[in-house]
Amino acid sequence: MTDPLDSLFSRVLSAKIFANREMMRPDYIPNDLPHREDQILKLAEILAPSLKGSRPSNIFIYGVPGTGKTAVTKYVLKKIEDEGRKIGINLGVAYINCKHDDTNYRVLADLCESVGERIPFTGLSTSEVFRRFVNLVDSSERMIFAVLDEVDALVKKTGDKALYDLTRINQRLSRTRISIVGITNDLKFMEYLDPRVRSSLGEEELVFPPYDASELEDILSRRAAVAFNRNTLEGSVIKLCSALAAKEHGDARRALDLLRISGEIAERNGDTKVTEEHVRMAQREIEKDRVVEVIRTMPLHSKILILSLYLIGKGGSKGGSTGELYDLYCTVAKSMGLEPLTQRRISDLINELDMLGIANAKVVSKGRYGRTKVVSLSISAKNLKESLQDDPRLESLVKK
DNA sequence: CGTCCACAGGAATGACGGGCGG
DNA sequence: CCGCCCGTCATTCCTGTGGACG
Repeated sequence: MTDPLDSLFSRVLSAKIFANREMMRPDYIPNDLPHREDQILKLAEILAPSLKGSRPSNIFIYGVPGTGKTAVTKYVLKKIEDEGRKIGINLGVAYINCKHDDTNYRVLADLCESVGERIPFTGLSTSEVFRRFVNLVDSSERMIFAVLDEVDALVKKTGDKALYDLTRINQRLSRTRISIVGITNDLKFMEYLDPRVRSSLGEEELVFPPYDASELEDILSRRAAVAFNRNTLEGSVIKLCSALAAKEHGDARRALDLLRISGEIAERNGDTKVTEEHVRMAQREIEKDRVVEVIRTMPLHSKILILSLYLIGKGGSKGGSTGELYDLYCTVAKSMGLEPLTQRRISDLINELDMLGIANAKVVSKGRYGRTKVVSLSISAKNLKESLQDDPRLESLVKK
């Protein structure tokens, strides 16, 4: 009768925090995007010629994460697609997330898929896929928008060849027109590009400024008004979420996540109102999930490296140089009966950890005592242990 | 002001497994 | 089933360099 699960279920069932949880999810595209009216209008203006059958300019969209770039693009393209259908124009939209598909090959494969052709996800040469795509697309008359989200990831990894090919693709097509919409978080991204690509890709540019705290607050309260039940949010909760997210470069996605998870925590606890305390718990939870998830999926040697990093930090405090770290890593690896990786490889792994925000690496020159990288852990020991503990190969080491 | 440490990080190359066409 | 090409991980070899010391 007093089964803890029963009481959990009944608490969850009777919880009345959310009216519509779906609307708080990060991939939900709302019908109104407050404070982005200018961008919507501008984007629509640029893309609208497609409705008259001519090719719109390629366009480049900048803005830090969570400024509504993806949402606005999807929203506008959907409207255009609808309109095109109404007046009988064949419009297609290929949305590609280059962070997820970060090789030339996968981008092309995705493009093919978006026009209805399955491509084996490996096995063919890249140029063969390109050739197939051209033939396929040109088989009927249409207009295609290729949306390359987070395109900086693609270019940093594989160079701008794919982009170059894409910008030239119209010359090889006789019936179909392709227009490229590039989206990036990296404001300096254009500098990496070949000038030819730069000029054809950046025919038009659109900048998404970050939201400020009051705009975030407005977005959150509008969304909360439909997603949450009445009187379930304590007065200052939305303000706090917006303030926290505004600190994170005005990231609206972050703000929405924070609010949603706060609601979920409140619901789990059987509380009837979301309080500031819930928000703070949510913030810790987000951080923890991120770290634990990232570390768990890492290869073994990276985990050993993290462990070594932790051990170094425990002794000194402010981290260690590459040399010290590498020595320690070798010791740990050998004690596990593993052949250590080369210093060169470890150097790459350190950079990877730095990028993921798990470690801080800074190049420091110590004069004639050499130049090195000082590396330190930037996550809490508690989260780290939790992440490493479920690896059976490391379990016993972590305990110490 | 030149030297020289202790690495950073680029280039080339190889091992390996997946998945295709034939 | 084979040979081929791919992406990924790793090694080897290498050149480059900021700045305290002398």
